[in-house]
Formats: sequence, C-alpha cells, structure tokens
Amino acid sequence: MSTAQGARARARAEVTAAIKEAARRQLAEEGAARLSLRAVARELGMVSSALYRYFPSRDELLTALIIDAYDSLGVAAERARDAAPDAAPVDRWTAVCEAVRGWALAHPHEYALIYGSPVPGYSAPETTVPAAARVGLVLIGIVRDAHQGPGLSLPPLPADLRPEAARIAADLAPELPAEAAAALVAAWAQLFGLVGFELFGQFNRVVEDREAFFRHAAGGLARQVGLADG
Amino acid sequence: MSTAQGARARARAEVTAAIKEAARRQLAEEGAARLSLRAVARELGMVSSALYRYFPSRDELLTALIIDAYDSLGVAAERARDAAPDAAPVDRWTAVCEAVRGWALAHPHEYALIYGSPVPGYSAPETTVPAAARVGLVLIGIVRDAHQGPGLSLPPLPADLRPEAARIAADLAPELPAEAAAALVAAWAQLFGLVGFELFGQFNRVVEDREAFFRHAAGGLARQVGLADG
DNA sequence: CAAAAAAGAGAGCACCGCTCTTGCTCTGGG
DNA sequence: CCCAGAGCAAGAGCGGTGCTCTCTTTTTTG
Repeated sequence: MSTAQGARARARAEVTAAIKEAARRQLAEEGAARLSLRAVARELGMVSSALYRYFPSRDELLTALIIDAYDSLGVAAERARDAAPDAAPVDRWTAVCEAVRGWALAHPHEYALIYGSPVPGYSAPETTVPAAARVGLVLIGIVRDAHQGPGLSLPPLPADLRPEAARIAADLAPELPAEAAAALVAAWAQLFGLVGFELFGQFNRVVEDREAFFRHAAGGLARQVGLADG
Repeated sequence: MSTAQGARARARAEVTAAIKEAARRQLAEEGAARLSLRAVARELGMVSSALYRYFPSRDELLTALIIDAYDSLGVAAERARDAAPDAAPVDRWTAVCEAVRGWALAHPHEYALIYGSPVPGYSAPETTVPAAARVGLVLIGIVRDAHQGPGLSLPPLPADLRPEAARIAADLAPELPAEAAAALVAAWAQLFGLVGFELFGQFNRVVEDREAFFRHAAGGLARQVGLADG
C-alpha cells in the first residue's frame, strides 16, 4: 500500500488536515484578515510555534486555503454542469452561473479570499493557477459543446480586437471561433462582477429579488457568448 | 468669516488632512491590510495615541479613505462624462467605463479598498453611500440622456423579473423604462467585474491587449443597456 | 483671570507573526 | 538491537499591532 509510509507520515497528514480545517472554520467566521495562526494553534491545543512545522508562514496557510477554495468552487460548477447533461446549452450555462453564485453566498469569506482583493503582500503563487482555472474550464466546455452542437450566434468582431481575440482563442479553446473566446472571457469576468457586487453589499438598497435578477443577468451573459435564446 | 473659528480649529483640520494624506500614501504603497496607525503616526512625528484624537479607530480612518476613494473615482467618471457632452451616448458610456478602468489602474489599492473584499469584520457605514453612488449616477445619467434623445433599444423583460425591474427603476431612475434600469444595474456590476479581474490578476496569461479587450467589452455593456450601436 | 476643553506624551495591555533553543519521541540503517 | 539523526512540541522572546489610560501642557472661553 502506498499509505503504509508509517505512522509518522499519517500523523503529519492528519495534523495538516486538522490545521486546515480549523483555519477554514476561522476563515468562515472571521474572514481572512482576522485569521490568526495563534488562534488556530490554540483551538488545536498546540503552541503556535509548533504550527510552523506544517506551514512555514501564515501566507502559506492562506495559499493552501485559496487552492482549496478554488477547488471547492470548481467542484460546485462541475456538478452543476453535469446535473443535466442533455439540457440546452443556455440552461446549462445559467445553471453553472447559479452554482457559482450559490457557492459564493454559502462561502462568502472564501469567495472574498479568491476573488476579492489580494490579501497579503502579493502572494498568488503559480500553484494556485490550475485550481483557479477550473470554473473557467467549465464555462468553456459548455460553449464548446454548443458550438459543436446547435452552433453559436455571435456578431463579428471589430478589426482592432481581432488579433487579441485570436490569441485568446488559441490559448483557451482553439476549436472555438475567436469572437466566442473573447465573449467568453468577458462574460467570465462579468459573472464575477455580478456575484461580487451582490456579496459585498453593493446591491444593498438597489436590488431586492436577487435570485430573479441574477437569473436574468446570467441569461444575458449566455446570449453574450452566443448561446441560443430560449 | 466662517474660517475664523480660531487657530485651534484650523490646526485640527490641517492635522486631520496630514493624517489622511500619510495614510493614503501608505495605502498606495502597502495596501489596506498593511496600513498601520502607528506607522502613520511615526511618519508624522506624533505618538500613536495622539492619533486617536482625530480618528477614533483604525476602521474610522479607513472609512475616511474609502469615502475619499469613492469621491476620487466619481470625479474621474464625471470628468469623462463631461469631456464630450455632444458625443453619441454609446461613446460617452465607453468613455466613462474607460475612465473607471484608468482610475482603477492608477489607484489599485484604493480600488481594492472600495470594490475588493470588505477588509476586517467591518461593514461600510451609511456615510459611504452617497460617495459610492456617484459613479453609478454618471452611468444612469448617460442612459437617461440617451432615452430622452435618440432612444433606447432593449428586449422586453421576462415576466418573473418585471416587478423587480420596476422597483429598481422606481428607486434609481423613475424616468427610465424598467428594462433599462435592470440592464443598467447589471452592466454596472459587470463593468466592475471586468475592471477587477484585470486589476487582481485574473487576466494574467489570458488577455494580453487589455486596452482593446476592455474597449470591446465596454461597448458590449453599452449595447446591453440599450445604447445604439455604432 | 480662572475654569474648562483640547491636545500631546508615555506607559501599558493583549494580541499578532515569527525565530530560536531545548528537550522528547519515533524511525531507520548498521 | 541500538543508537544517531530526524521529526516534533514546547517555551521564551523579539518587534510589531490596535487601543486605553493617565498625566501634563496649551489654548479657548465664560
């Protein structure tokens, strides 16, 4: 067995998991700014210096939580994508958008951690990139399916954006037309604008029925990326 | 004279301004999380406790900076709106969007302060609301002008959103049709999604020519709120 | 001119991230 | 089997933080 590495390694993995769990709880309750290594250690009945055997700094612990958060959001998006594989692309799109919103509302501090302001002195290491890409890949996949199925309806690009759109398409989804790739990236960013504004209180006293409003806006994003209208 | 209140009041205003200025400098250099009352006091040659005569807490100082940032962004948007009062609404719209982006790129930490994650466990007090509304009012004004001039072209609303859209219109811009008000709020949030993603690094390795990309996306937002296409 | 209000200075509290040293325990190679 | 070394927890301590309290000085005001 590969896990037969010994009791020591298993204990280390367990303590690491316990630290992350406690930290995630504190993060959910207090927010990233208030997450304290000493408090985590206290909760686990250790002394603060012992924690440094597992995470070399508070920022490293935060990075681990960031990756977990990206993964958790990615899983939520993937589940929504796979829930109704035969539905119309526009419905799958809005389902994924609503899953993103739902995850954000359920994990506001984790959402703030990954899509809010970068917390510490600029540490967004490369290791977070694959996890961060997951939800984007889900969106790309839906548009790709639609492109290979019912097709996309998109206006042509202005000349000055054509090279950039081609570059984006080449990097992101070579099988998609350039205008779809560009629209997709814009819609991706705009989706998180909608979610972030609701979550961070900008919609207070402005939008009441946020569910309905978001569903409508997500449908607009779907139209924007060329998914056929209902 | 109203300023003849005495040397004491004037001195107080000057010290308050100096504190805010030093804090703004630190904010621009280090970010909100690293802004330290003690460091501000040190820079001003005072002792930290003296600072509490001017701001009752670190959060109050941050709130003052938040209001200033909202105002600064609002002024930038208003200037862009007024730069070409006779231009087509769609061009004035994109000009304002580009002004918002330009301000954000020039003041990243201040942008993060007002549109990033809410910093500690603190919620923005009521006093920030009017300042926060300025840039929104600019966008509303442009659409209102277009509505009273060349007119708007918008698809009808789905039935389930109609009451919410009417409520939004009533609160925000009673002279606008409900579908314009709803589209406006969505575009407003989406604009800041675009800006935030660029600023917080989500476009790294994805979008290269961000200027062109943003101009195109802002044009899409203009279409979305019903402004006539070029 | 005296009382009151405002302001600054300093000490101090409780917390923070992080480092260093000191022991203890577990593990693996001779 | 045994012991050197690795892994780990604990404690003390450094410099930093926000904030409070007291004391003194200065300025305004009745």
